Amino acid sequence: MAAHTPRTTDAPEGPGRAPGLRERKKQQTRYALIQAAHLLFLRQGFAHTTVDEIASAVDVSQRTFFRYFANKDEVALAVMAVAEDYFIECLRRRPAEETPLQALRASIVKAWRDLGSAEISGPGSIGSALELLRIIEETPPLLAAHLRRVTEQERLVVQVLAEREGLDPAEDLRPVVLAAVFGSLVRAAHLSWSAEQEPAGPEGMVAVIERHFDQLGPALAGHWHA
Amino acid sequence: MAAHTPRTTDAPEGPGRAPGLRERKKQQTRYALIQAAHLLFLRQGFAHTTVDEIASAVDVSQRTFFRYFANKDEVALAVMAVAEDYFIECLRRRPAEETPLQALRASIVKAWRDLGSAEISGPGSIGSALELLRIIEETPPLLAAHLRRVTEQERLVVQVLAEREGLDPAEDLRPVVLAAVFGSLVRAAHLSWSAEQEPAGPEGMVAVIERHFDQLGPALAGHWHA
DNA sequence: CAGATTATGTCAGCCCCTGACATTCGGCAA
DNA sequence: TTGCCGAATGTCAGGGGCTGACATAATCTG
Repeated sequence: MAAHTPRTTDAPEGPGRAPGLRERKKQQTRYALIQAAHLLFLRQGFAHTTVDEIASAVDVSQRTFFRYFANKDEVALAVMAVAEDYFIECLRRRPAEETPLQALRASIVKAWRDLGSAEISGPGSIGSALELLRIIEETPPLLAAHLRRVTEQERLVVQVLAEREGLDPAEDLRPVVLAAVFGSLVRAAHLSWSAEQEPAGPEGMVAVIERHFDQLGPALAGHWHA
Repeated sequence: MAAHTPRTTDAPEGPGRAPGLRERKKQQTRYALIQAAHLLFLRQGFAHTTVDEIASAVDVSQRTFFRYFANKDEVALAVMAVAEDYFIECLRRRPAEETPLQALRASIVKAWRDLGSAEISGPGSIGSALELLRIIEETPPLLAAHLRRVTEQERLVVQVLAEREGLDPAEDLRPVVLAAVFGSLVRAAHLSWSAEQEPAGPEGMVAVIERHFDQLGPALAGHWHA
């Protein structure tokens, strides 16, 4: 029951069959909670929204809310989680000929683009994700929780990279270092993006990310000067 | 009154004179709170230590605790703050001939070394900082708060770098990107360090950091393979 | 030694979050 | 259909983080 992010694939998973009424209802209330929370956060801010408000907006008890989400942060970050999962998916599919760095860059760009065009998941529309990102950057405790999640995502990236290149991350630091660099680059891009007064859509985000990647070489190069 | 990290310099600052009794007492209780908290966190863990415990260990009311620290996290991160300030100090003093990346690397290494030999500040001994780092990495909410602080530190780094090289961070992304990369590198090192079963002292930390920096080039290079 | 400032204590209260227990509802087979 | 089992929900009580308001006690200033 516990808040597992739904896979994007619709294919029957393992021994599971068509989801029964119970399962459908659970997804439904989960989505409803996310949407209600999202709406309230947008209107009155994260801090000024109580869990009781969210719960009663969906007509469930506060206790039930906490059975779906471990804490108030989680419901806010749930939308982002979908995007993050999709990114990992993309990375896994990347051709082996690509450089690790190339693969990462291509994956993040593709992820944002795909999420931008097709509405991949239910309440996790691209607009939601972008709006959320703004709220997150502006809300210290949310930002903190988000950053923690990101670092966990990085562990996954390390694994995928190591697997891809066939080496042991305990021995070779390269996957760890690259994942760290990549993560920080993306975060810097998010920050730039959310600082823009007229926040462009997914394409704007892609542009910002590309700009940051392009500066990676120059930033590490010798002296800068004017 | 509000929890400003004491400068490492003892020289009279600005129009201020010798600190009166009030000021000294405040520093005293502040330090006492940090130490008591640190001890309790180490013994019983962060989550199982209540603010009331910390406060009554120093014989002040809970309310007073919250006048010194905005929240429970802050008292745990206070020790780290001293180290971080010192790092910025080091970076500022770096000779202009060094490459930005070199300056960053040299500063972080020097900061750990200096904190290791001299006991720079009161309760912020190097041992405390290292112990704290372990607790932080193991305690999700603390880690989250720490990461947020780190990103704010990065803003400072961006500023110093931009100033150093004489360019506007709003125009040129290089300071932003480099600061981000640097931050993530250091964090990856912290993670590696705290994952070691036999945590070495400051020198061990320096060694881990150097190892990670050395892998920056290789990680970004083309293909890896075995 | 007043009188102005400032730190501290006390109290009440909101909100986040959790364990325990009762109740209701969906799934399933006789 | 009926009846049972397990899962989801509701209700209640309570701990702990954190804040505003106000009173008290300490320091500082002239």
